[in-house]
Amino acid sequence: MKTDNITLKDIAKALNLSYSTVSRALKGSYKISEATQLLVKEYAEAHHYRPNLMAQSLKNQKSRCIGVVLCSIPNNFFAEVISGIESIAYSKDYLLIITQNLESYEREVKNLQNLTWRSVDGLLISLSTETEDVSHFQKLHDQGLPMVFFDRVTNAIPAHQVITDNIGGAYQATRHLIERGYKRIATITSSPFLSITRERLEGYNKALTEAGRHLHGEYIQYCPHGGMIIGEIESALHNLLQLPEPPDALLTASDRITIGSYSLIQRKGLLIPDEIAVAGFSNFNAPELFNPPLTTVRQNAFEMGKLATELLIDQVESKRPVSVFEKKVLPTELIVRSST
Amino acid sequence: MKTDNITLKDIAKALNLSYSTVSRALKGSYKISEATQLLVKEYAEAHHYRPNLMAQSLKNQKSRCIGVVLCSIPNNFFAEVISGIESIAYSKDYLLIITQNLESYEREVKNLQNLTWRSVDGLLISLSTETEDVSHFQKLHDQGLPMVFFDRVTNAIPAHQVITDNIGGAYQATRHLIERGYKRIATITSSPFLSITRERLEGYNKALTEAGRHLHGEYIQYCPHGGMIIGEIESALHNLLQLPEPPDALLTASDRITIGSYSLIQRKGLLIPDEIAVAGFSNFNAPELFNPPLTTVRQNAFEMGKLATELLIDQVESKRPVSVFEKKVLPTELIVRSST
DNA sequence: TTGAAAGCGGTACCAG
DNA sequence: CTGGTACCGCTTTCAA
Repeated sequence: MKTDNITLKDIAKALNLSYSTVSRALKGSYKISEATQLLVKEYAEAHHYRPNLMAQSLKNQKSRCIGVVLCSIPNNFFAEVISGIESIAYSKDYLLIITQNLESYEREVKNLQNLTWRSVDGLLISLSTETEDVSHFQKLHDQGLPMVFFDRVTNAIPAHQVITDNIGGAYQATRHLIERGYKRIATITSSPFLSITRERLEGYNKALTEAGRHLHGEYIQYCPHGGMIIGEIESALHNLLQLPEPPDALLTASDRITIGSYSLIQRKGLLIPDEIAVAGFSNFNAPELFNPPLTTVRQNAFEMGKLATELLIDQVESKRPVSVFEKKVLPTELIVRSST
Repeated sequence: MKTDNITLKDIAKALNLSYSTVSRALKGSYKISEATQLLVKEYAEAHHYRPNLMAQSLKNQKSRCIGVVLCSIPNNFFAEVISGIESIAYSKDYLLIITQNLESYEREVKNLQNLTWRSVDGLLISLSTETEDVSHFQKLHDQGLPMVFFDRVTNAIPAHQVITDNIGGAYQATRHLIERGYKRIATITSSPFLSITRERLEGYNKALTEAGRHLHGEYIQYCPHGGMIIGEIESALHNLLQLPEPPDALLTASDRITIGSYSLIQRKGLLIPDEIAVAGFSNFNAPELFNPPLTTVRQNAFEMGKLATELLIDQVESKRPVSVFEKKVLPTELIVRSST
């Protein structure tokens, strides 16, 4: 398109200045006289001058773009995270480049290549369920590309992390189930590679151990694709209900798994919570409208997106390389409803 | 960051060629000997050469970026649209720049400035509820920036449109309510500025008229912010229930309004569908889990995103200016559940 | 068929 | 304080 935007040269010509002067005046460099500075700025303002970002990028090797790596945009949790990311990016004049990998390692790698090719200034990353090897990120990290991990993180790479208190959230939910008197509390969780899986299991186990419960490993079921494939959830549930002593309560460890399980349980005609209670991690908009209203562990996804983006932009704009990395942990909220 | 990417010059130096030759060889220009072409291509391949996009952009005035203008990312409908957009953009090597305006005209304008400043190659647009005047888009359109409108479109600007069969969807849902025997069918709809509002009302009215029903205007309630503000829905509902003859059925015209109304109705203790039936436009993931399961008009949001993006990229890459504009209309799906 | 060089729109270094 | 100029990496015209 022909934006017909005014350029530095145009200003220089109009004002009879060299364009290096104009450039400096515009960024308020102290070596320029007040008078010229004002002159230039006013002219620029009046003519709606905006620096050409492509030129700036080329020169500075900075694009003012942030790359986002995640599994699925329409997933409620991530959609809210993105919204948080956008809110900060907007206010700091960064633009987002969002990629989704649908839980495929291969696509994660390919998306990453695209993003770096685009020379993003930094990366916000939540790993795919298939991702065990993080060397593709490691390589970029070694080259000095700022990155912040959120939600599904890795400790293999020293970087800022923003996560939910997964241990606490799962612990709290499991305790709640114990207190309600449920005896055999099973859990359906995501891929064992994921940090969130490990942490949520830890919370779950902690609550059970504290209560002196010892449950067979069979009460823990994994979905290698995080419930992306509905059959995974189906067979997980099937395995649980097949047990000689089937569970009387279920903790589901992610949005997709929660909805999927709930739906399948209903379809099987099991009564919730009488035959099986359900509590789950979920950022679904309206769990109170469910039948029965669903007990959820809610994460502050919007805040997570905001925090991660703030950390990232700080790092991108920091003069000296960042070497101390923060790990922000956001609290979860257990909302008890009648499914438990 | 230091991507340490190999450049044209590097190749030229290594191969003892001028870099114009290398450039031409790489894009398979016919004026280059087979031999050199092969040589260059192989070397480039082997060394993972990728052209610097910032340089290319600067030179070609093309960024391979698509700007997306919409109201809210976490809104289910739009999240699905974005997913569709991403799927095409990914396959054609375009990147997305997504902005959300939270139904604010002012923010829509500011986002647009950002996008054009970024020199996106094209725009995918769904208007905010506040947008009555589209001159900010018109101006860009006049400058030749390709744009495709989806969902909330305007006829003031000649451009491709991808929409849902809103008339048909609302008509079908309203007919369904009539056939079920409901007498006073009210509707809560979005901002009167929006194309979707007008069309859905048209379908609603058509069904009523065909059935020989004449309803007072009071049975139509608007939410100027599309339900972004919950109070809007509250007062709309309040107005309806206050009527001397309150409605016995309700058609809600958007995702947010549907969920909001459902929730409020429940909170008021009204029985659905006995005291009031509800059917609504919604791309919510699991309306079958609701209590009672919700009758919905579902749109093919993913497909909408895909189609719009295909149209846009075709236009962006077309050699000659496009002058014939398509209007793609996607079918809706009425899924009857027990709320009606 | 290939090479040299201008230029896209900035930034920043070096002189003056 | 200001001007001149090289350069970021690539495309493209003009000459050879």
